[in-house]
Amino acid sequence: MHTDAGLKKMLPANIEIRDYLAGLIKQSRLKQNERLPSERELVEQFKSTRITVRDALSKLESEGLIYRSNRRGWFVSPPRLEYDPSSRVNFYLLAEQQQRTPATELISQKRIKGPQAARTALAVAADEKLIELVRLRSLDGRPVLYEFIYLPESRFPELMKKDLEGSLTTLMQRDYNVEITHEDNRICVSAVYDQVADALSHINGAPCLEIRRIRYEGERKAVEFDIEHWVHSAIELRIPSH
Amino acid sequence: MHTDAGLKKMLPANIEIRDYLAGLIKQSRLKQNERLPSERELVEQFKSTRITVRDALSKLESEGLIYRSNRRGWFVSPPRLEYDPSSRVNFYLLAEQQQRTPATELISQKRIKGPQAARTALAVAADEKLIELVRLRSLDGRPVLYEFIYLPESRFPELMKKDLEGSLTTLMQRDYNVEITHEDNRICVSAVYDQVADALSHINGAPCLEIRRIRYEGERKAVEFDIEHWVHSAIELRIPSH
DNA sequence: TGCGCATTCTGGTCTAGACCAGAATAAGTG
DNA sequence: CACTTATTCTGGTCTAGACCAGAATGCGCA
Repeated sequence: MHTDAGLKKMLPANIEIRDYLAGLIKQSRLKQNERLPSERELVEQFKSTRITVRDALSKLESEGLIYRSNRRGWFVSPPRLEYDPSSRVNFYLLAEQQQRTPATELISQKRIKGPQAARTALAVAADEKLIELVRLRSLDGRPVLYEFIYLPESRFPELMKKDLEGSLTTLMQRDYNVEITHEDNRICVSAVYDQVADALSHINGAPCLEIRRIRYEGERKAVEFDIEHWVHSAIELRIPSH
Repeated sequence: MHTDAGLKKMLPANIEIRDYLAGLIKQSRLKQNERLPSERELVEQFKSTRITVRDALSKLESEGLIYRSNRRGWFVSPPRLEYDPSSRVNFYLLAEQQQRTPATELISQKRIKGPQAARTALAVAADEKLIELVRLRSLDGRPVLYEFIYLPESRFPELMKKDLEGSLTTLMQRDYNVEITHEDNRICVSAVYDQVADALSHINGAPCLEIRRIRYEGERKAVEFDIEHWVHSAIELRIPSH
């Protein structure tokens, strides 16, 4: 970067690049889901280096203004999906209420022992197996959520034969007569790795919003344990309280 | 990094370094709030470069396993504070319930017009001023929360003469007879800049957990608007629902 | 002993390249 | 035209340094 001879407070180059791109986005000179100039073009434009350019981009990513698609480029984030985890509105309805096109892909379904966290949450017997569902959910073609769902097999016989790409809540209610009475959500910022990162088109170690949830029918009977990994720029949680 | 001659799947160097440090932390070979080896020591140890080492460190930071203290080093994160924004438990009590030592510093207090978001949320008249409080809150000496609080001046006369480092909820209740009936929380992952980043000992653009909150007395009367910037590794939200 | 100053150490920022793997596209082929 | 293949373009990872500013520390002096 050129020196400013002290006219203005000298900003680090990565901040100047960030501010420039943030400006383009705020003025809608770059529209939602539009690709940003490539890193090498930005290097050229700012007479800088890829390290510095990528620094700026990763700041914008942290803010949620842009997102990456692995080896394809950087894109302007559309508005966040507003999501109230305590409401019983399912993903499809939620997306459509906000004029978005939802999609779900069932990645895998297994009968397994499952992770200790799930077994503890569901308070299953030592020999009981869990059903694990892994699903990838998208908005307007962009993957935004990778989720692991654990269910006690005993409560949901024949589950694996059913359609598992739609609303689980509906299915549980209709076919198993489950009425969720309350749930416990834990929310934190975490990071994605390996198959989760790949599926979300992120790099290993990219930050995400993680939601762990236990759903109960009746006072103490846990029937579902979820771990959700959200592309953080895709979501804003809304928690009303009374 | 040495090559593995295909014996195991070859991991990128930054992931190997991450895994090594994550291992030390999980085995408690590095204890909470302990400083990690300096970046240059890690470069030495892994025969790598600072770029790669910092890549690994920033992944660990995203996960919340470590946090940084500006130009002092990287430290192992203590357990996250469990925080239920809908409960009326104040920061002091919350911290002490979890065996942590809380502290609050009042950064500034002003009568100002305030940002548009605050004015809209509080639905104040065009000529009315807001009181802005800026506070930094710490746990065990580590800054974890930088918050902006906006209050309509008309509802809280003489507020600026009071002690503003303690629980605002208590003060509002005691001195102004405010009874909060409900609130609206919005939670997203964002980034910190400038004075917020400085105060939290972070770099510009580091990710944070952002909570925006409107508090109401009575059905529609908003009396408080907050923006909280949490060091993300310091907090886990807990949202029970009924 | 206590204070101020110089030194050392830390992360923060940056340069100027390199090679790789996967995605997208253009070109060639049947 | 449809399909395959080669090329180009993208970000992902990495090397080997550099200089800077702020934090911590050690030392000398009062």
